[in-house]
Amino acid sequence: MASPNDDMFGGFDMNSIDYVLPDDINGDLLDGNFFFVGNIPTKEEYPGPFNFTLTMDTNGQKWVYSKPLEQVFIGMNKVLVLNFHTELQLPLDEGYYIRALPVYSNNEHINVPVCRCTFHAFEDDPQSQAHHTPDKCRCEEFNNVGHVVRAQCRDAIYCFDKHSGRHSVMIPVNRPQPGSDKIAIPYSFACKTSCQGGMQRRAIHLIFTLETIDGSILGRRILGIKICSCPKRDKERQEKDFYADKLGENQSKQRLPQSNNEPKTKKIKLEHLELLQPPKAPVDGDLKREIKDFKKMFDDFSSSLNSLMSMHSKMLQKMKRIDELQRSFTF
Amino acid sequence: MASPNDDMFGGFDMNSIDYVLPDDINGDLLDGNFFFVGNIPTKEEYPGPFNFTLTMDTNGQKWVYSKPLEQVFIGMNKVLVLNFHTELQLPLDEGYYIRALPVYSNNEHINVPVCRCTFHAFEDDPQSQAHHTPDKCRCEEFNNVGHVVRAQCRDAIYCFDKHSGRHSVMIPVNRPQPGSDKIAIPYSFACKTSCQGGMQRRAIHLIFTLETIDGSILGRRILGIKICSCPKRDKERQEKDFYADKLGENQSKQRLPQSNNEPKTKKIKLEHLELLQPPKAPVDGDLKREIKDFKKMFDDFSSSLNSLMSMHSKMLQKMKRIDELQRSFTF
Amino acid sequence: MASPNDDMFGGFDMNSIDYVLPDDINGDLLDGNFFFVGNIPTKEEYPGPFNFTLTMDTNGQKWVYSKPLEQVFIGMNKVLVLNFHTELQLPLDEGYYIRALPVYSNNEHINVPVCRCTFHAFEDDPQSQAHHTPDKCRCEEFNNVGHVVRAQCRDAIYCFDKHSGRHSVMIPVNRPQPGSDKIAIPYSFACKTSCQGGMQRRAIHLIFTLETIDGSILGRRILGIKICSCPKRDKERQEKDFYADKLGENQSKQRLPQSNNEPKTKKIKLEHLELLQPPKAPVDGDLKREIKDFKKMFDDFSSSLNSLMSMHSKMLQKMKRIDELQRSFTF
Amino acid sequence: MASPNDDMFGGFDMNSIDYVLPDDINGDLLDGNFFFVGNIPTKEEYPGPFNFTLTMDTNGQKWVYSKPLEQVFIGMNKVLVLNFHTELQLPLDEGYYIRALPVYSNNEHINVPVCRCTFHAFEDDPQSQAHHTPDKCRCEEFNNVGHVVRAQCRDAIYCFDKHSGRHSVMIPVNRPQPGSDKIAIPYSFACKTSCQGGMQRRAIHLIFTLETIDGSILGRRILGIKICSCPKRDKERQEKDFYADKLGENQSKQRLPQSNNEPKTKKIKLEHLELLQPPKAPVDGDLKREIKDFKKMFDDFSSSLNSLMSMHSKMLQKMKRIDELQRSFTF
DNA sequence: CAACATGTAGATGCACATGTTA
DNA sequence: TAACATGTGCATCTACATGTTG
Ligand SMILES: [Zn+2]
Ligand SMILES: [Zn+2]
Ligand SMILES: [Zn+2]
Ligand SMILES: [Zn+2]
Repeated sequence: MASPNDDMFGGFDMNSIDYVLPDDINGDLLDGNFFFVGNIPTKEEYPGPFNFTLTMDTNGQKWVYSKPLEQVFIGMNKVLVLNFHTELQLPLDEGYYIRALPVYSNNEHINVPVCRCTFHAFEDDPQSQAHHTPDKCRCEEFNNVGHVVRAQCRDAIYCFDKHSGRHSVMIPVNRPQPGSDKIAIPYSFACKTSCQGGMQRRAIHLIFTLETIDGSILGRRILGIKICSCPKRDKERQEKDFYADKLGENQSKQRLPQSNNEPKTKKIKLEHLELLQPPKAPVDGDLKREIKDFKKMFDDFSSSLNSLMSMHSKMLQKMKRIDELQRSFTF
Repeated sequence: MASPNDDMFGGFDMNSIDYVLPDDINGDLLDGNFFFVGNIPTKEEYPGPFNFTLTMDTNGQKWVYSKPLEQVFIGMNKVLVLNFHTELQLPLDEGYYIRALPVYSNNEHINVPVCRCTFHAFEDDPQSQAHHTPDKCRCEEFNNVGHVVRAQCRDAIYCFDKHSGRHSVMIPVNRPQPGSDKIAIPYSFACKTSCQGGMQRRAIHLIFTLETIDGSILGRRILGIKICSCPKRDKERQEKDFYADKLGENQSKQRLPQSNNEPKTKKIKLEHLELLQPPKAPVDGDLKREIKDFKKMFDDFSSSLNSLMSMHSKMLQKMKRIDELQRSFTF
Repeated sequence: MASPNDDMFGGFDMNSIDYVLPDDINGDLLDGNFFFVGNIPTKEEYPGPFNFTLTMDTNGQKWVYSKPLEQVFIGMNKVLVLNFHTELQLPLDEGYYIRALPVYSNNEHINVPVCRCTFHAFEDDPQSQAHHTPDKCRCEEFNNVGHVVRAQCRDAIYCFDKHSGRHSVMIPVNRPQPGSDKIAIPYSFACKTSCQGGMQRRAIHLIFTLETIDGSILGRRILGIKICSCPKRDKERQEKDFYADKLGENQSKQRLPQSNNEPKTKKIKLEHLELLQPPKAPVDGDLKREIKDFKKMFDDFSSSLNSLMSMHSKMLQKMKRIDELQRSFTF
Repeated sequence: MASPNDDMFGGFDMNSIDYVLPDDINGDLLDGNFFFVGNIPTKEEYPGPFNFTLTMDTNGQKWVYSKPLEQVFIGMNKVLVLNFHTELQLPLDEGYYIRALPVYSNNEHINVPVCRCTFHAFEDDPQSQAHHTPDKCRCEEFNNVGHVVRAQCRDAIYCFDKHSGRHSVMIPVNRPQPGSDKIAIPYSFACKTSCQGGMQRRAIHLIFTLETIDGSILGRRILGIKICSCPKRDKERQEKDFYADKLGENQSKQRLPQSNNEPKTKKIKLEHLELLQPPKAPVDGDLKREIKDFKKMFDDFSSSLNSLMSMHSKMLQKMKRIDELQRSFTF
């Protein structure tokens, strides 16, 4: 995870927080599109060959940034300007893009796409026409109804990946950059992290990737974000909790398995709409009802399968680790 | 508004709280259908010619009733059994009905129909097909998607008034009642009073009317209700506030509190309701094909799953073996 | 499920309870070994071509039988004599067997084999040598350590099915039967239904199948059983509950989906041994620990997969039903 | 037995309950190692030359302490932090340890070692390899399988005395203590007092001894403890019984109650303990192969699972489509 | 921004299930 | 067989998360 450091870009933007990480592993593995493990996007920072970095100006903003939590707190539909920068000049022969993709922070939900909630989506597309068929997205025709993350600029490209079902937004960076390759992108967010029938109080991270037109990934940066009504209050409370936790932790130095940048886990009620639907008697062998029932079963099954997948992906990691360990043994 | 009085139905049901009002004013004025003032239903109690009354058994229920507030507090989708009774025998030559209609308590919203929220409606009708055209309601085809108030019995009739845009539910009472005309109706509620994009924290009342088939109103009873997650807590708080207010009487500084239930003066007759009975029709060829396709996919999936299981069981064995081996080694 | 009727085998055994069912469906489907749906044995009664029946003498026994519950209550290691009978003479050219197989009553656990608990198994095989490898069972060498159901006769054959991991016991019936083919088998049970680390308070049924030597199934009978310390007390309590439930049910005639002979569901704590194991710090990249961790993850995954399978099998049923319904539609 | 006295460590920790006993009898008799009478450890308090004391903070803990019973009630695997203290500075030339040893309270069982139950031990060592030979203990290799009492700190030393067959845990206290020699040890307990095949509802006491490296005993403190599921309830009941008994004093008709803690008179020295440090050894070739195999299987499984997921996602689409179709039809 | 409204998750408590003792 | 011991499941409560109001 990024370790902010306020004074880089010497003399350039003193209030910018820097997210540059020391060159890390696994960058080389990723040269295709999203690097998915069963629909799970990577949340690893990756400066890449051009040292792709993310900074932000935290002064006088309407949002707040928590250093210890490495997280932005912002109101819905407010603008968050982020600065992206590459240390080395990008070759100009190609088109480059910065993609912003939201993912759930918690591993339990990381495999489900982050979408708008029914309530907010209803305003833009009351009849769910934009996503009538699951592998097709007509968001553009409906005010980008499905996109939580938006870029407030003309040249934003709203994307939908039909395999993962995820929405993201891309900004081209191929305009000539004077001096250093720095670009400021004004983002906004069209749902709260707490939206019922949407993110449902599940924390999210934003994944920013520097990509070529063909989807090759040249850098990746991660940023935690909470979209809520009282950013300041929530930031303060969470920081307080964070420090309290750290104190309690120090005492007995507990090893928490919280992999990735998964925050302290907390069970979330996934409003699977209590199906206490009126206990109707079997009116008559009604096909319709049966299909409906099956649909419910199938939905349950699917969510079960999802959690299975998440377990599986954890096993995959572990297996990798074991493999490494084992190889390194001398025998 | 109902004022409970514990000793009616002498020796009938000692745990029933009785809502009979001493014959009150203006009852005689109302002998026709609903009385609206620009889509505003009447919230006046009216025993009518048969002394129509509402009672309930408050013992050992999952909901709670606040006497001072004259309000029921209940969880979503929980059942509230209400007892209706007429002192005089209803003539048997006609059909009678008891209608339940929710209205906002506050005058500011009393003219807007009480509907389900986008979130909960989405479950039953993601494409808002049931209310595609404003003066038409196809709720019946969509699990009564728009109805907040439901009756958990077979013979419930779900109504929609196209002039007011209001949903209500009716129960026929024309079956011969032995002894007294008492009927117990199990209601449930498919949204919370706080539902975002629905009732939005606006208090509501239920209006129960005894009607003939042609819509003439023979009695009316009112009951405040709050559908929420913590009925007990909320009842207690609101009662506390209620008493606190009564003390400081003059400065009523509450937010948007539970009611302005003043009797309206001008009233208008409610349209006759369209009783949509779900017309049975044959399954469509398209659907049939889709189902067939799905079945095929499902079969494939199942066999795949089976082979997965067999792989899994082999893994289980292997894992056991590894475990043994590992344990037997000291390293 | 069997409907006991005390006076069959006219003059033969007046106290025998009869489990004959009117010839039922699906018998013809089963002519192989166990009829598994993803490791789920069938719990349907099937008299078969010889009208295979199960009776018992309920007088003066140390165990008790509850007619309404269709269940035997018996102490651990006590003997339960069951009488099996075929109406038609079995052809003598072949060997026949009666197999007794215990399964969990509740669908949630029906796919996991019924085994002895760690505590009781420990006495016979402290080092778990009998089931060192999962597809091999050396129970015979260890006092039949894994068998909950035992037959107290010399010619009992203790079986293990490596695919399902289930233990069962078979008795040959090929000795010449005078008059009617009746055989009395004395069973006993080596664990309680409540055994921690074994059945863990999960209700079970016994499945008795009449089989040929090659595993063809000629009849099947089902019997609920609870092995406990106070059979009488528990029977009485459960009957009381049963009747109380029936009363409450009649009132509002709720449609419970409790398929098969699954009793009223009750969540069971599957002592997955709270792994609050001392939060050890990562001493050093210890392969051993990693493997152990992986094992835990794998175990969780496996149990998840199991429940997935159970959901899947329910979906299978539903799909079948839909298919039938759909075919029967005229369009 | 400890008798709490609230005001020691004047001004030190007001919430700490202090267990210092006024120098009691026979303390001076014991200046060597454990004192056994045929494998019976001493349960006498002994402040020793440094006034060794035991205190605990009973505020806001997840466990409860009963003063009248002089006993802690705690859930399994929960942490109990105990504070040990010596009034006089320990000479720094030697290593000192605090040992925690559980013993049965009742004289009838005091001579049998307190061990983990078969059920809980099974998790860590299904084949009972750790205690294959009675005078050898390889607990360390099996997650300390035999130890009921554990210390949640890195430097815990798990001991086994082959003569008595008892497991205990020691914590070194030889690090320089600023000011007073106070040390807080977080203990946890890996079986319930009621565990079948283990403690089997037999009450236990913990014996804490301050020892030198060579086993000389410099102090001893005793604490009753019950590890159970409902600490609060059980504490209250036992206190009630305790007071009831005190009233009816004479007829002590309790079942197998919490203690006969009478001082034993004859004592014997405990053997020197073998401190098994887990010897690191290379991985075995067999294991390596198995892991490799498993990895392969797992990879296959994973890819299978992936394809399953893709099938599943197609089914999801189809299901959605069916749902739409079905909704749009009135049948 | 403070006070409040209201949903959620985890803790607590209670009634029951079930073994044990006498 | 009755009284008790003790684990379990569920109902309830409490603290908190988070939106809303003024
Ligand atoms: Zn939203
Ligand atoms: Zn709603
Ligand atoms: Zn057992
Ligand atoms: Zn145990």
